Amino acid sequence: MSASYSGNNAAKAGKIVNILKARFGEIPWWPGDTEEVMIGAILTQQTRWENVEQALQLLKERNLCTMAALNTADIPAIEAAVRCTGFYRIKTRRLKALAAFVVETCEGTAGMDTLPTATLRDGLLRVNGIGEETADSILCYGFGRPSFVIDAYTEHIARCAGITAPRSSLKHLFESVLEEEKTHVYHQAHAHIVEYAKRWCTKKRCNGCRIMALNG
DNA sequence: GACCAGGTCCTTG
DNA sequence: CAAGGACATGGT
Repeated sequence: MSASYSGNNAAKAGKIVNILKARFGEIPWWPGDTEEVMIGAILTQQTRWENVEQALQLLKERNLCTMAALNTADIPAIEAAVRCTGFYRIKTRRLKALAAFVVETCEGTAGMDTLPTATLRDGLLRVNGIGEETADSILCYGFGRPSFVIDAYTEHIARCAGITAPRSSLKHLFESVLEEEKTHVYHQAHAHIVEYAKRWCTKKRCNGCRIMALNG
């Protein structure tokens, strides 16, 4: 059986995707409109999602859950709402930077919608505080673009599966095995990986390599 | 009390 | 370029 998953990296990536899809089926993942996803993408950096939900709720209650509002809001008001997500000072600065980019540079999310994915991605990456994972999360879940999200879990699972490619090429690798332009497939594939890794791969004990032994 | 959470930036060697 | 530190609250 080992021969069945000793092939090249793309074959292994494809197997991960198919096995986890068979195991989890359809699972809900990252709800919210475009602007809420953008905000959540920054707040979830190095933080549990449950804490992000609390902050999003506070932001909504205080009418701060839009780019326009964040762009003009007082720093302390934003900090108070996002404190429960940790790193609240730097995250407030990042939210401000993103809001300025959206409102001033793009003239709102409607303007961003018209940009090609590559252009939009480059723009997001230029915002201080937005790296590859945050940018791809925004593109994939906020704008419905097929831009696969590579996070620490994905890299970990890839290693467990024997994929030898460096992290920098994992995005391209997974995109090569996913149906083109099918955003929903991208959404679910990432969700499945996170769901599996969160449950079975901790620092203390890891069963990641067992993925490849499951039926897919 | 120690350790970790769906990263990113900045500084050093 | 790789490695190390800073950022900070909340849950186990």
